Amino acid sequence: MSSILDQITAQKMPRLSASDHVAQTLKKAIVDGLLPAGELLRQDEIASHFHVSKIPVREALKHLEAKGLVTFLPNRGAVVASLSVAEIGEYMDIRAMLEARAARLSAPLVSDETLEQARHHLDQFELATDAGRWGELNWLFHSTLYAAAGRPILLAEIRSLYNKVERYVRALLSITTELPKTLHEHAEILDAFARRDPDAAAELTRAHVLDAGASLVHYLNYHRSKGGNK
Amino acid sequence: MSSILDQITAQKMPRLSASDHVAQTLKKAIVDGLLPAGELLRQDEIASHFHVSKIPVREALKHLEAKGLVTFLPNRGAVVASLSVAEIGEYMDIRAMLEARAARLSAPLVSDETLEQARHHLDQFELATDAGRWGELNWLFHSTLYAAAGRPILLAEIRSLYNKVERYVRALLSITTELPKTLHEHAEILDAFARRDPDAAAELTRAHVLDAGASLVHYLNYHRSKGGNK
DNA sequence: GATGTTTATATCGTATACGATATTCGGAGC
DNA sequence: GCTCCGAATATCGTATACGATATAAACATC
Repeated sequence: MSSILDQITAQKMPRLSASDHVAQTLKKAIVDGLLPAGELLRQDEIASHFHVSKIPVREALKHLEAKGLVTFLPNRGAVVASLSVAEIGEYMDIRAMLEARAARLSAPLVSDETLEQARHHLDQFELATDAGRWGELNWLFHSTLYAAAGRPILLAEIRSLYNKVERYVRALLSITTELPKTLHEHAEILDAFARRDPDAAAELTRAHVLDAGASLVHYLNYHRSKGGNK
Repeated sequence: MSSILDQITAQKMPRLSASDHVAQTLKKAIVDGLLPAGELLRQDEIASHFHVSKIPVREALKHLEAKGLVTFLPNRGAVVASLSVAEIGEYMDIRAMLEARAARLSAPLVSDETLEQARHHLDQFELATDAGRWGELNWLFHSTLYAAAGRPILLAEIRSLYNKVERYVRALLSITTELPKTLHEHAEILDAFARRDPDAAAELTRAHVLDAGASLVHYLNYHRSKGGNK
């Protein structure tokens, strides 16, 4: 007896488990940099914030631990994961490889609609003013271009790497004057995709990511001498 | 007042939490292929097996879910993750990239001691007869060679990829006659490292992994027509 | 006999409760 | 005043308990 009511109430109600809801929200807060690295994540506090018990909170934290966003200190609880400069450099190096691969596979296959969509994300990117929006649009731009490769696992791995370094990238973007260079590189990448040129798309993408990584490492090496950030 | 007793009782007693112990053990069972893909992991059953409650079991499962070894079905519990042939192919493709990179960085830096150690693992590999030992020695051989790169994150990412596809690789090795080819490729790789040749080490390693991936995809495409393994 | 519906059972997902460990604070000794 | 030690407190990690959901079984209906 499926009535209209059923259709309304049942429209996509997967009823996310409490554990998954907490995990998603915490993940976003960490990736966005709202929770600083090293911050102690007190379970009771988080639990009462979400109006749940500690059990789903701990499950969420264990999930994020495996994803590399949280670190458990034995009998002392969980903290937001800290990355050393060397580790950030390694992640950016891997990102460069994977994104170059995705670009190479995708470039010959992109549709005109996809290009238009990517161009739209770029326009929005130029108009944006805060780091959070930049990060979001940056991901939309690149992932839109990679989609045509038809490689969901590769895309997921790239996204996982993004999640780990995103908060550091954002800190860099909002402080330094990396924007003009970024905009120029984005335009070049889009152009290579428009020409359906795999070599150019791959190499420009690789250089783009490696460049960001080098800037990041340089900046952090200079600014971390004082702060005890690992 | 550190006495001899302290040294004995305290020698590396980090007192692994119940959750971590369960996670480690389950992870090994899944990677080794002891638990078939799709197998339902009943929480009460696992809990009583480890003489703990469901709480640490669920935390362990959430951890393994984030690592890609377990999949949660809403309100139906956890199952051992299944990979489609396409997904396995993608993982092998990424492995090839990352391992080639590790080989390139490491080859010019390996010590004679490292080479001797790798050669020893190869000898043991030839003597081994079961898939479990092969997998172990295969990892030891390659990871030994990669260590000189000084890239712990890259190595960890490679290991993570190993964990996801290892059970499928083992199934292949124990059934087909891939051994001779594998042994030959291993010898060539070791030789390239002995010459400290980055290009050869990288390319041979890439081909070695891509080859294994292609064999795996070919074999599974043929043999999965019948079995409903996703 | 096949199909749909109700009841029983098993398993999941989470709240509560509690011992174990770490941290903080106050006082004793020097 | 500083260091060391012990009690009080806070937080973690896990066992127990229980409502919610899905699966299986029994039954009714056609």
